[in-house]
Amino acid sequence: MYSKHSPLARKLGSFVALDDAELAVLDGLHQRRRRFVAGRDLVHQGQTRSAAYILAKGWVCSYNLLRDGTRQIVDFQIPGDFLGLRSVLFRTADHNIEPITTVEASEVKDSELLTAFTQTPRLATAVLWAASRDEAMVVEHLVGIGRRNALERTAHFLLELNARLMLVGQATTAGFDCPLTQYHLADALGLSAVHVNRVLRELREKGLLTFQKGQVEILDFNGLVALAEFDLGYLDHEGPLLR
Amino acid sequence: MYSKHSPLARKLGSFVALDDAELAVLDGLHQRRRRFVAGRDLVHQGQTRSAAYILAKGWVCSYNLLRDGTRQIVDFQIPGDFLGLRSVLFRTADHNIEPITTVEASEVKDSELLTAFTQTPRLATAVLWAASRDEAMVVEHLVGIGRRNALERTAHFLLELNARLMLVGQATTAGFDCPLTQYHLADALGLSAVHVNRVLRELREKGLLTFQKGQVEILDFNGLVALAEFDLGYLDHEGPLLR
DNA sequence: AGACTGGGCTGATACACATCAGGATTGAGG
DNA sequence: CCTCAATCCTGATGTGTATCAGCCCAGTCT
Repeated sequence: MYSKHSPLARKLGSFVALDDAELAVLDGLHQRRRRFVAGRDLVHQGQTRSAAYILAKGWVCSYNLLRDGTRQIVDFQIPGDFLGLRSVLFRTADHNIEPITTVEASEVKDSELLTAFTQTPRLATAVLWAASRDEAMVVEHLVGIGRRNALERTAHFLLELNARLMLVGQATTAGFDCPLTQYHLADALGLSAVHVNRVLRELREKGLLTFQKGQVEILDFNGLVALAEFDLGYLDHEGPLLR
Repeated sequence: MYSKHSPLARKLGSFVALDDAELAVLDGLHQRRRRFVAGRDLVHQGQTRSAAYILAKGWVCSYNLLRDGTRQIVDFQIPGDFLGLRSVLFRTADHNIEPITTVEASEVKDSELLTAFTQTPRLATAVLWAASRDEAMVVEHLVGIGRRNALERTAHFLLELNARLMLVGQATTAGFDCPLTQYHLADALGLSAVHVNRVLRELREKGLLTFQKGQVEILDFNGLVALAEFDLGYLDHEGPLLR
């Protein structure tokens, strides 16, 4: 039903049944399409008056920088995700956003966003739901870093990525294309790149998955799920809650 | 201006200037007041059809349980915070909620919440903002666990708690009452209780703070801020964004 | 008063992961 | 063809934190 619309509309539509007027408002947010090249930060910490974006194509990561030069990647965003929503609500960015691949995104001014919410309250509810889903992902990430060892953590992370990509048709249980380097993984998982390398080797030697040349191949899905204590349902829900 | 209303109204009012009608809707959510005793979980993982609550008095923590029995506390909630908002949006809880002290909270049914949003869209925006603030806190927590050592992490956590409590008038830069045990701290910081004890000793020996008998005394605020790389502004903003 | 309990405290030992140092592979550009 | 920069890979060594085992203290229950 939403297939002719943006990935964002597809995503929100799975939670709140959107009518034509609401879809129109949503499409109206996709005016100023912009391109960004990999590696050059799109938003940086402390920046004020930054815009939000809706990601249409490519991958980005949002991360926090510490004074000693290390960084912690908090989340990766894929098409259909919001970028920098918090920066708008707080008026100053508390994190950096780096494109991992070449990226296409629509810029959304804070005023546009806020009037859209006022015009179509159900849209606001849908965005609140999307924000909660993001928070749930950050929480899962937190649990992984706090209480899982490197192997479980890495397996869990890759399964999570796989689940998210399946929702937008960019993965199967057999695997997916993945533009991340081992340095990205390290910064996300709170490990050193060297150790990530060892962990990937171990996953390979256990016959669970391979990650080579930008390709993740899942060899033993059930084995991975068991190792990582992955909750198969946690990104799911059973159709629109608000009709 | 909002002082005769609930802590939640105070908090939301600092972001979105709320009119009388909106305040009335908000107050209408505080009907079914309930009490809970410490230690007995209020919501547990996997539970469906759980309600959300608005916390009026006391402290709770939300945590995730792993199969090996360890747990990761994701966040602590203090008066004015929502509990279990995600459980309602997702229809099934992905975390547990444990009262740390005796707690008073108002139950809010999902239908009430969703109609409130539809009636007063600005309220929905305000709740989105509050949810974003919570996510920002989880993010900061994630960064701490991923990239800070035990000492910095503990210092940062206690400063964060201090900042939040100051917003509701329950702390000064000199310290605050704190009902948490070292086990709570351990589960929140991803450490063992034993190591938390050592870290607290070190903070005491460095003359930075003491945490004894449910009292946190901050001896050297600036020293702590420097040690933890604490961003003094990150919970602040300059008055209502939406007028 | 004595027993019991929850929380705090400490030293010894083990291990997971970081760090250091360096080699192998690949692709882009001259 | 060679150089250069990324990225990946590996072994040796070092360190932060977990784990284990146990003591101390203050309440509170009997």
